[in-house]
Amino acid sequence: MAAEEDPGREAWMLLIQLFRSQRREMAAMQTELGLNLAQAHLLKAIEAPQGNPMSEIAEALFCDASYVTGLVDKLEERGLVQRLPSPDDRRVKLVALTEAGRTARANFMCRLSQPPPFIESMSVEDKRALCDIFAKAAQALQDNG
Amino acid sequence: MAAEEDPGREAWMLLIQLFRSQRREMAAMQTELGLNLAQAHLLKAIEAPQGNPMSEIAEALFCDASYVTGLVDKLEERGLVQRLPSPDDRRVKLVALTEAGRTARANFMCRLSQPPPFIESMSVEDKRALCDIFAKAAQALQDNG
DNA sequence: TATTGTTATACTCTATAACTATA
DNA sequence: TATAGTTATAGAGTATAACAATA
Repeated sequence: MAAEEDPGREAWMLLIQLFRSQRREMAAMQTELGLNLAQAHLLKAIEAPQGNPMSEIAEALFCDASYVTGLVDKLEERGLVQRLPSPDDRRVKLVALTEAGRTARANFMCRLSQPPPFIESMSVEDKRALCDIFAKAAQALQDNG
Repeated sequence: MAAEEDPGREAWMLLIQLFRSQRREMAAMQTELGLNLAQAHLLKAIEAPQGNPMSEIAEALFCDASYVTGLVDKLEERGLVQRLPSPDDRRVKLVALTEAGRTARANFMCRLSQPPPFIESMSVEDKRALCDIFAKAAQALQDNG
């Protein structure tokens, strides 16, 4: 089936293209924040006040645990997170936000969520529709693992 | 303004997350095809039968011309494209599909456009809505440069 | 023996700067 | 002098494999 006949295929192809068109702006923003997307996502993924295990974070980030080590190293150097021992299992390390991290996170998220022109210029109805559809999809993703 | 109050911001954050969730599958697909996203996009960007200039392709791919050199090198080695001299300007090289390239492109596009589960599992109404909204956005992108 | 996190390492994607040929 | 494409190179993002500590 050709992409033009299947709305799922066509939507996916368009999405890839739209996303790709933002590569440079995304890179510039990451430089500006001194934070790459993975690190931003990591900050967002820390939900428990006492911190989350590295392995849990790797899963939330859809990446390998070995990569998380490096990400946490850099965030720890900047004083945004800290590694804490888990009371339950001495192998596990919990990654928790510091006070500075909590403050910084809000600012990062504000900058990061600034939508690119291809979204910004949509009608508010389209933005809402997009938002609803994506929210459902993200929920399904979380439910199905 | 927080992301939860602005559908544009929220849609963008969800989109980043959904896209990110497909990183591994996308990588696997690229390995399977022996083609990265940039190369696939390049193949798609060749529209004129006599080929398109490298600089034009770089623009279509949102990347630097120096990177296009390498992409074309690899595609040429595989016999999918060829560099042709431009009749107008001896500095310019036109990148054209070979016969094999034309055949291969259709197959690549078929595989590439296979939507990920987060799209596949949507209702057909949502897929159509997504498709319409993205098509408008892509059109605007093309119009505004 | 299995699992958590780390280290060492290597590979891919991509840009920047310097260069060649042509305009 | 300016432009199209190439080369050399460097940096970022990420995975794999081997390892140490703990379970």
